Amino acid sequence: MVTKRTRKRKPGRPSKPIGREKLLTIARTAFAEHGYAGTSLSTIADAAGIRKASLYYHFDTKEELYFEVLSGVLTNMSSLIMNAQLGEGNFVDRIDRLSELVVDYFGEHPDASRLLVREAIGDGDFLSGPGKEVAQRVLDGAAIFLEAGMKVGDFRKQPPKQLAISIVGMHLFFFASSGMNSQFMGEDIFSPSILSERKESLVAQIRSLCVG
Amino acid sequence: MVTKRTRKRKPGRPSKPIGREKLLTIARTAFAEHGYAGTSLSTIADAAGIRKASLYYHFDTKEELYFEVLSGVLTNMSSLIMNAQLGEGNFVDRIDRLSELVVDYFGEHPDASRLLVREAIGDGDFLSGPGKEVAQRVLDGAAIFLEAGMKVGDFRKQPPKQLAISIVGMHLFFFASSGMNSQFMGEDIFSPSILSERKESLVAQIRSLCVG
DNA sequence: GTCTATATGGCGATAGAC
DNA sequence: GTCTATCGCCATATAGAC
Repeated sequence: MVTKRTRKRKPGRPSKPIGREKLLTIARTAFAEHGYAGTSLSTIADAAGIRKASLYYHFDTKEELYFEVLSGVLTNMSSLIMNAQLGEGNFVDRIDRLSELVVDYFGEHPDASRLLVREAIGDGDFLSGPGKEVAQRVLDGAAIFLEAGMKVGDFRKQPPKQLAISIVGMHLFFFASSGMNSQFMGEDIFSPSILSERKESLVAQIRSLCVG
Repeated sequence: MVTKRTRKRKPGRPSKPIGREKLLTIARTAFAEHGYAGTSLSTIADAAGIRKASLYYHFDTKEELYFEVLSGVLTNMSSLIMNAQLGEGNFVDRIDRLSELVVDYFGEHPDASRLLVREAIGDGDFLSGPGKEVAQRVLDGAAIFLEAGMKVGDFRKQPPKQLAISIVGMHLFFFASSGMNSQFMGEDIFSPSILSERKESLVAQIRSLCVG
């Protein structure tokens, strides 16, 4: 290979290199919590235990770091949704399974829903830029899936895109507004009990939305 | 009165005073589009045709201006919802009417949903500060309304707060993500045709969510 | 890979003239 | 009520030592 990934460090100073992945994780949380404009590189550097300038060794600009964070999130979501849609069974079983998978995913990745909602409302420039086609593919795929379910009679006939947007909104809003909703529910929405209640409720809600 | 609201201007310079309401409208759009952190007072001042420093005659701080904008939006939403819930008719008719009212409102006020979603995900400090009680009252009121509908058998029995959050998410996400959704729908979602399609679809969706 | 030091610019906010 | 001028701070980003 051309670039030699030197395994052993030189005897010099760089004794505790911080992984690029760790930086992305820290940045993901920061961007999710305060948005792109509201997050400074100092915040991220502090959380990582390095100086702000050191970030520029790993990423050329703040926007590149942000885009890389969002690319990861969108890729995960995309493959999750695509896989679930391709399973066996009738459309009702498939939408149930998809609902459960998405709730599980957002429950285990508290930053994801917030980042996606921020992008959806136009806070960052990823979905309107590099992530545009992937986002379109996911949404179009959802609409096609729902329409197919209507064609075979498993789902009630209705505008598929309207249905798709509503379902996405139900999924995202619950987790993205975690602070407000935790206050409303009287308990942290990421607690196991609320999470399982949400899963059961949402599966039933989305099913009646599609079928009823 | 003590402060004399001099109707006739002195012959001096201030020939075109900009109304406080106009400033709030401009600020509302700016905050909705770029968020609190992403909006600079220069932007607002430019849009208003005055200098940045002149804003401080009307508002003490950037946060005060922002809070005033959000206070207006939340007050409107609150009274809209409270009034609709108190109407006559069974619960199905009432939830239908409420759905229509909300779609109409967001359709006529493109900034509102975005501002509310931004606050819900913790971008600004209004809902977690001055607007906390109002927000709680609205959400609690919604849950109580839905629970009452279940008690009399108009609505299917289910966790009322889970239902409330889902409905709010459906309403907000469609309008707040106007750019992405317009691209997805292939037409501006604020166009009359999409707006009426959304109203019809969402009314049916929310009804089957509550009843089905 | 991380550091210090620095360049450059925009931000919120204030003072005081008109 | 709006202006010009300015202050102090923090932002992104760069240069170069170690």
